[in-house]
Parts: sequence; structure tokens; C-alpha cells
Amino acid sequence: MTQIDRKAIPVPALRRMPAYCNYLKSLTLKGVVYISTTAVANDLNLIPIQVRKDFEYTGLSGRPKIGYNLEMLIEAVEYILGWNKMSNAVIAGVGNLGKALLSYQGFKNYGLDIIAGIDEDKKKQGKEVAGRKIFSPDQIGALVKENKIGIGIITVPVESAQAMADLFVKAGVKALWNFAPVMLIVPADVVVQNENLASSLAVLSQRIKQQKEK
Amino acid sequence: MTQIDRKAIPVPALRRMPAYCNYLKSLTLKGVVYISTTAVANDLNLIPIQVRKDFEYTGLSGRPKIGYNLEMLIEAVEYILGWNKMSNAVIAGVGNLGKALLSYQGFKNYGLDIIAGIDEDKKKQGKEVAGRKIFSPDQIGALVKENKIGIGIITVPVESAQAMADLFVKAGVKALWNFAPVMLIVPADVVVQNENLASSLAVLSQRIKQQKEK
DNA sequence: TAGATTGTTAATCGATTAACAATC
DNA sequence: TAGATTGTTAATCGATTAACAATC
Repeated sequence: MTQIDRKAIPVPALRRMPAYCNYLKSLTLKGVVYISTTAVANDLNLIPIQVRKDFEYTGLSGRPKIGYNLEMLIEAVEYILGWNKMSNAVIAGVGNLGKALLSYQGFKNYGLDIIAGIDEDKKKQGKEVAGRKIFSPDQIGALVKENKIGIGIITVPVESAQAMADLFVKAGVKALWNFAPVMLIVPADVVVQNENLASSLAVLSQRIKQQKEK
Repeated sequence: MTQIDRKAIPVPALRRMPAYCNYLKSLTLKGVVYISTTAVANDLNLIPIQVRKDFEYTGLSGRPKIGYNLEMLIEAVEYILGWNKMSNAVIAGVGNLGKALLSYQGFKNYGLDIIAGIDEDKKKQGKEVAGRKIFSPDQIGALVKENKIGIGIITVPVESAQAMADLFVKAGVKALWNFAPVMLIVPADVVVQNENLASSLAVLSQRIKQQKEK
């Protein structure tokens, strides 16, 4: 099971992997067997050399003039992305965003199964959203143990985000996906991935400004 | 009104700006007047030199031993982020995610006002979500003209994303914020900002893997 | 074979980090 | 003054892009 460790993939390359994966899968439906980096680049609006570099990280090699074996390539990319095995998650904060994430069916394809929700609101507790039951924050510990929860998703308001992170950490969760616009303080062995719409919006605004200047 | 153009801020620095802005604003409540980059770095888990570099982009200068004037700094950062002036947006696709974004109150602080929704579903048309009316896709043109819509937000399913983008483009919208996991094809003068949860999840999974190896 | 495509090494580019004199 | 903090120039690091021989 212990696979030889290829060197870690740079984050920018990693971020492009899902797009490759979806694209490559769409090709299987068309009966494609070999695919060249030139073709991929062309269809995804990238340059061939970047695709070539990115595919290097799969550890596979392609055949000159022919390209890569599509099936193996997809498998390798899925392995890199971890889409081949499921992680269980719990989402804390079943407001609008929480509901949206709970209801989103696509995560299952991305190796993520959000198995339950958590909310302080007693009216929500015991009810279901998209077939997932909502629990009280007190129950995090039990939930985590019983369901091998690896990821805690935080969609509570800013004010409660740190407290919720603390609860997750106390329950033994080592990875947090944080949608609240705060820097969470956690022990060194806990990974926090911040999702920040404000940042993206900032990038968009700047690009709009620059576009207008042309 | 045409301000002298400071050189464009690198994207990574820009992405850090919202965090600075929120943090700095929280300081005003405490009556802080001058703030040093050392203190900011300390509170935001960054290194002082990075903060110093980032603050350089504001065009302001700080006073050795004292720091930066908080009020001016906030103003400068808000200017960079464009949070000082509103852009109107319309959101296409009032499913779970669409509803979540429509209902999120925070965007107003980020200079974004989502003034209406668009959905193919006739049952949704004419109704309201979070006080915003839902229209039919046919009405995009009129909506855009009447409300000076600068940004089209796409939260429709993958299959309809390109078609919706085309409608926005046809209506004259020059900026799209795309939450559908596809590469949209648009004219060169249209800016597309892709929001990709799959990418973030990929980064999170890799970091979890690496953490476990330690 | 000819020519497209790969694999690999080197060059470029840009962001981060370091170093240190200037300043309050 | 002494020492913290700034502003600025240089060094480092890593990703992207270029170049080109190897290969099918």
C-alpha cells in the first residue's frame, strides 16, 4: 500500500488537475484512446508545454507522436487528486452556504462525502437537509468517532468560526475547510484550507479595471 | 478622477488584501491610530517583511518606529480592492449555491451588489430570494441595461454554463464570475474569474496526505 | 522516411525572503 | 541616545516558458 513517493506536486499544477480530469473523462465518452498534450492544451486554452510538465507529475510517460494512454492518465490524475477514495466530512453551519454545500451532489465525484450537518440552532437540529441530518455542536465528538470524519467544513458566521474550529480540533479532526473570512488558530498538525470569496472578488475587480484601461 | 496608475499589484499580494482590510478595520474599533507591519504580521501569522512589501503597493509610507496611519491605510487598501465603490451584478442560476450567494449579506462590504437573479425555472421566475427578484434568461438584456450590470455570476449547472455566458456577453457584460466547473469561451475583452472548489479540495487533500506522512 | 510529439535540460520571469542603511 | 521599524536593494526560490535532441 505504501507507494513510492513522487515529489510533491506544486500547488498551481495541482489546481489545474481537476480541469484535466474532467476534460479527460469527457474524452472517454467519445471513445478516445490516446491523447496528446498538444490536443489537451488546445482544448483547455493552455500551452502545450505546460500540459506536458503537468502530466510529468503523474509519473506516466507518453509516446511521441501518439500521446498518453487516456485510461491510465485518468487513473493517475484521480490518484493525485485523491478522487479514488472517499473522505467523510461534517459541515458546521447550516445557513445558506452550508445548505448549498450539503446539497451539492458534485462533491462525491471529488472524493468528499459530507455525511452530516451541525448547527447551533435548535430548530434545525434533528431535521434533514438533502438527506443529511443536522446535529448539535455537542455531538461533534461522537459524530467524528463514529464516522471517521477527516474533514471539518466551517460555514458558520465569522464570530463563531474560531469556536467551531476549536470543537473540531478537540474532536480530533486534522483538516478544516474554512469558508469564514478569518484566520483560524489551530495546532501545527491541523491543516486549514481557507476559501476566500473576497480574495477572488478582489482579483476580478482588478482585472476589470485593467481591462477597461485598454 | 483619472488617478495616476500605480503598477499593478501581483495577484498573490492582492489576494491578501481583504484579510488586511478586515483586520485593520477591527483595529479602528479598538481605537488604534498607528499600526506597524510587525504587529500586523504577528496577528495575521505572516512575516513582517511580506506585510511591508504588501503595504508598499498602497503607495503610502510609514514612519519608522511608529508604523502606518491606520485610517489612511484602510482607505488605501479599500481603494485597491475597489470596496469603496459598488458594482452591480446579476446571478444566473438560483439553485442552492445561487441562493446562498444571493442571501449572503457580506458582499455589500466587498463592493458587490447582486441586484437580481435569473433562472430558467418558470416556477422561480417572479418570486424573490433574499429580497431580489428572479427573472427569465430572456430578460438579461433589459436587466443589464437598466441596472448598469458590470458582473454576471454563473451558478447554473455545467451543461448550461456556456449558454448563460453567451447570453451575458450578448447583453454587454464584460466580467463573469464563474462557479461552474468548465472553461468558458468568451471574447478577448471579457474577463472570466473561475471559482473552483474542486481545485481547493485538491490542495486540501494533498496537504492532508503530506501531514500524515510526517 | 518525415514530421509530430515527447522528455529533459536550460533560460526566464516573478514572488518571496534576506540584508542593511536610513529614520524617527 | 538606543532601538525598533521603515524603505530599498540584492539574493533566493520556484514556476513557467523556451529549446532541442530523442523517439515513434
